[in-house]
This record gives sequence, C-alpha cells and structure tokens, in this order.
Amino acid sequence: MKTQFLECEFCQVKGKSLFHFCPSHELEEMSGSKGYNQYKAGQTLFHEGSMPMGLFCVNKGKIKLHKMGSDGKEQIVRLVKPGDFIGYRALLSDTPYSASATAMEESSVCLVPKTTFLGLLRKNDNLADAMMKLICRNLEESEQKLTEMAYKPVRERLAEALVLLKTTYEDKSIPDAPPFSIAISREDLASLVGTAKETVIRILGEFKDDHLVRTEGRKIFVLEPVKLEKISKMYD
Amino acid sequence: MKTQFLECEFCQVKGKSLFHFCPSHELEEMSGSKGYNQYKAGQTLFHEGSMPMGLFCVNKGKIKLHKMGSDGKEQIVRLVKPGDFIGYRALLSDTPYSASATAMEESSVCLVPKTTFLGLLRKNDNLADAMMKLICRNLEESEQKLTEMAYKPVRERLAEALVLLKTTYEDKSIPDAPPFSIAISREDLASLVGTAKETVIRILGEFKDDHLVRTEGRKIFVLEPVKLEKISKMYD
DNA sequence: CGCTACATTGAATCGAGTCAACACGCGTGG
DNA sequence: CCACGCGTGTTGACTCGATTCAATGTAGCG
Repeated sequence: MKTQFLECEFCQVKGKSLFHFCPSHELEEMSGSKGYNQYKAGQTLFHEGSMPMGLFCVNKGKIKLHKMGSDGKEQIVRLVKPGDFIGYRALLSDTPYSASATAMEESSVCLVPKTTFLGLLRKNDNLADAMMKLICRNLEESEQKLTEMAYKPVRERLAEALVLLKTTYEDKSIPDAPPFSIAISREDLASLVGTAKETVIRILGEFKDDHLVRTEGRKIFVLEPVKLEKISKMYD
Repeated sequence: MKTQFLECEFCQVKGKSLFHFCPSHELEEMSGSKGYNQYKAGQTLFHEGSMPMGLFCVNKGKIKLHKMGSDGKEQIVRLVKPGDFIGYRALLSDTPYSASATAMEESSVCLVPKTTFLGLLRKNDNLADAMMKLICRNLEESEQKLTEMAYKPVRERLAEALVLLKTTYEDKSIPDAPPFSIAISREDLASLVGTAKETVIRILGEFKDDHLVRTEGRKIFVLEPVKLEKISKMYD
C-alpha cells in the first residue's frame, strides 16, 4: 500500500481512460491527491458491502468484479483492464459497493479520492457526460448478459466468454502474429460463465477437440475466435 | 394515438416521478411539447433496436421492458409502473433501445420529446443527478438479478418475482385489508423469472398447496409475502 | 356457440450440477 | 535433491431440476 509519484498527465493509460477528457491542470490537481498501490493475484481492492473511498483507475493488470451468490458461488460481473475505472457506480449513487474487486494477476491501481473525483465531475461536463454514457453501457451489457444467462446453454456462454476475454485483454498495439492467450483459473472462467468448473473443463475439452482453442497449463489459446463467436450466437 | 391536454404540473403521478424536481415553469414548458397516448394490453410502445424519440412517462397501467433472447424466448428486464420513466437509457447514451416496451394492461403514457428532456436535464442539476442515481440503481439491480439467475433455482426466483410484483404494483394508498393480487399471464411470469411457463405453473401449484398464494383465473393472490421472501432467500 | 388463446397436467428427455477419485504441478521443508 | 502436501485441473458416474412435447381442459370473445 505505498504511494508513488506517478503523474496522471504522463500516465501510459491516460489515453485509454476517460481522463483524456481532462485538461492538464485538472490532471495535475488529481495527481497531487491520488494514491497508488499494487496488488498481487488474488488480493482484493474492496469488498461487496463496504463504502467507497474513491475512484480506482487501473494502470496495469487484470481485475474481476464479482458478487457472491447463494451458497457461496461467485458470479463475475465485469472484467476490468488497464485504463478502466472501478467503483464509480457506488461513488455516483452514494451507496455501498455492490460487488467485490479482486486482482486476477499482479496489478497496479491508482485511487482518486471521492471528493477530488466528484469535484472533477462537477467542473468537467465532458467527463460527466462520458461517465453517464459509461454507466448506460454497463447497464445495457448487464441486461444483455441477463437474457443470455436465462436462455443460452453453457456451451454458447463459454464460447462467448472466451471471445470476451480476447476482446477485453488482447493487446492490439502489437500486430498480432501469435493467437491470443490468457492464463485464467477454471474456477474464474466458470464464475464468468455462470456454471460449475467441471462443466467448463468438459466443454473446453470439446473445443480443444475441434481445434478452436488450445491449452497449456492454465493458459488458454483462443485459436478460432470467429468460430467461437458463431457458436455463441448459435440460436440467435 | 391522440394527444390530450394533461398538464404535467397537475399530473397525479408527478409526486412519484422524478419530475417533482422540476419547478412549475419547467413543467409548463414540458406540457406544451409533450404527447399523450393510450395503449391496450399487448400493444407495444417501441421495439428493441429502434431509435428513441423521447422520454416516456407512465401515467397509468403496467408495462414490461423485455428483450428477445435466443430461439425467440423473451426475458422481462424491468417492470414499469405509473410515475416511472421509460427509454432514458437509450436517450442518455444516444443509442437504440436495447429492449422493447409492451403494455401488460390498459395503460396511458406521456411522451416528452428528446430535445425537451435533454434541455431540462442540462438546466436542472437536481433532475440530472436523480437520473444518474436512477441508472445506477438499475445497474445494481440488473447485476443482482444476474447472479441470482446464475445460481438460484427456479422455485426461489419465482417466489422472488411474486414479491417483486407485489412491491412494485401494490397500491399503498389504500390501507390494504385485502391481500395483493395481480392478473398476469403465466407466459409473462415465466419471462420475468427466466423459465418455461409449464415450470411456473407447476411451482405455482406447490405454492398453492402451501397456501402461499391463491389463484382465480389468471389472477394471482399473494397471501404470504413474508414466507415467499424467505423462500427466495433460502440459500443466502 | 364455437373458436382461439391460454392454463394445466403428464411423461419422456436431457443438460448440467454434484460427488468422488485421481492426476498434475509447484513450493516447502526435511 | 527428493518427498510430501496442498491447490488446482481432469475425468467418470450418478442424480435431478427443468425443458420439451403432447394431450386435455378452460375461459373469454367475436
């Protein structure tokens, strides 16, 4: 939990984050008050039910937002990547966190204090507008996922989850010769799909037989994203 | 599709709607430009995928927001009651409707033109803030529903849906001697729960055996909301 | 009064969860 | 350096909730 001097203005992920709407002087102000810390895989940034202290802005790593369901099974609600914000819903509605945030791999994250962020929002209409649109998109995605959860079989949802992982975490800066791969526990993958880990393993096995994916330890190579996409839309 | 002269300022549902944040002169301005029309049960206000023309404000009736899933099965995403708005997500994010809206019974609805509403939002910070919080709540509810859909069995989800119908549509103005009842098709109830109508009928039958509900044609009397609530939280 | 849409019930089927056993990899400590 | 143990991955067998299909009943409406 150490604080470092990382200037927002020169942050590598500034361009990807909504803070690109902020002029230099706003970023400077933020740099002064923000915190910075790193999390190892499995460490949690905050727990469902606690009150937000500020806005998290992810600098590096992969983070999952997840909720505890009945009988202790978890559902991953959103995947977070560098440049993304975390905790804005709770902040904006002034309510407790409705999900927990946990690092899936070594991650570094800045924390902008609540008052700083809310002040920024009040002053910067572009930022406020972008935040509004962000939440609207979240809502749309969540409702979409809801209907898919209700009616799509696990096979299709898993195919979709693999494509989602690719589109979310693929590094597009490199002209990708190699197929995208991600190291993810079967447990997490199951939580993302909303099923049991054994089921994930079995269907992943089918996908391997069909040469749609390849695995290497916990690493999953997405070989045929287009075909997987097609599988996920089987019934549409 | 006829337009009537209903002044927003004297609207019966003004107090329940977010428009209670608006001063008289704003309401007058809105009254001038808004439309009004009625829908019979089964009629649709708009379809998933089309662009929003304005903000709907429900005056009377019960309306469902629903999405088409795979193989033509629908999922009800939200229930709408008098005083509620419809279509703001699409309006605020400037994207097509992500769900359709259909009247479940005779309903009357006002339509505030897009420009009028957006203008109002820009001028009235309280309204803008309330809208933001509204969407945040929608998001929270949707994510909550997502995890329940993933892990709760149909029995619990049905119990919850019955309680939701009661809390949403019960008229609290009357000191309720009679137990709450609602006329809803088994199909709609199934879409709300995310299951097949036969399953709804069967489990509803069990609830009848346990005297938790009573039915009379398509009307369902919720006799024991507290016990139903308990059933819905069985595993929590 | 009969037609159509909706409600209900039963039987068969299947997707997916659970349980249990086993394999594998990895880090730690002997 | 190897043995052990723990966490995770994998596989198989069994079970069961829930869907589907099919048949029948019922209510409301033109």
